[in-house]
Amino acid sequence: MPELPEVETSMRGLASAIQGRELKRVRAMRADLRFPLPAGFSDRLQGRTVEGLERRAKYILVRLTGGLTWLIHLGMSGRLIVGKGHLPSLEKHDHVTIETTSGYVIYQDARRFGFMDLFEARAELSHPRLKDLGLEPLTDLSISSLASVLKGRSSSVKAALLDQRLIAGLGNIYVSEALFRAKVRPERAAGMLTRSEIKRLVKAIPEVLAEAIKAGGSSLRDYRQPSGELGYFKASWAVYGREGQACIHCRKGVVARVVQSGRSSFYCPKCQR
DNA sequence: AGGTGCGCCTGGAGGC
DNA sequence: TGCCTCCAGGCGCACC
Repeated sequence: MPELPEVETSMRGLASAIQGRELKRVRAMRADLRFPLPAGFSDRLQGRTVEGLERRAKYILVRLTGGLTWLIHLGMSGRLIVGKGHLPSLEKHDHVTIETTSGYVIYQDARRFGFMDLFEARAELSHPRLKDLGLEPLTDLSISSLASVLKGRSSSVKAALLDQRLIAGLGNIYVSEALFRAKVRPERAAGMLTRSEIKRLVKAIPEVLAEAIKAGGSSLRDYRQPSGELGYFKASWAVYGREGQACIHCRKGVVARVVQSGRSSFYCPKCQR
């Protein structure tokens, strides 16, 4: 599911439920998600207080007392659900539950591509999931930083923007949307973009992400904000999922779909060159 | 260094 | 109603 805007929205919702609170009771309904949960998962979380929450790329980092960090990745269908009062009866794909003195959090994940880990502060820089992450799109993007990661790449700009080692947080939807705004075709070679195209991407990427965050993300199938509310940015998609429809910008082009490494890219052949 | 395809899972949509 | 195939927001890996 979730790309940067959905992860950011999920992180904020999670923060509203657990920031500054003690994790009174933690339960895992199964021993694994995509990967096994770390040894002693529930016991290590239980009794700790949440000092802060951060998002890095598509990861949520929950900072806990005692120097422990709880890392959450939502995979394709992972959802955080928060509520006040007592934990409700669980549904089929509810895998992890957290209770505080005032409410609860449920981690639900039908496809179970999500995963969680726990690590101590000294292990953060070498954490296998974090150490190779690239530019943070909302804070690290500049013409020079983007130009530098794209430089010399013969792969498509679509593949490059999806490559979390170069720029971390974009997924299939927002890459298509950002390329549309920047008027760049997804098949273009990443290293051959002009300076003005890079400049347009540097503007388009944070812009589309910020708008999506403001709308609470994009609900396609599984995604909801932790409050249960949908994410409304889907209504603002210009090209994603609109194959065959007239381009909303030029009104003449017909949105095309190409498959790159098995994944769909959508673009307007008239607007994007 | 690039690409492609597959597997990990489940469920929804659409065809018959 | 059911069965079948295809597709899906991610990501790691084997292989060319």
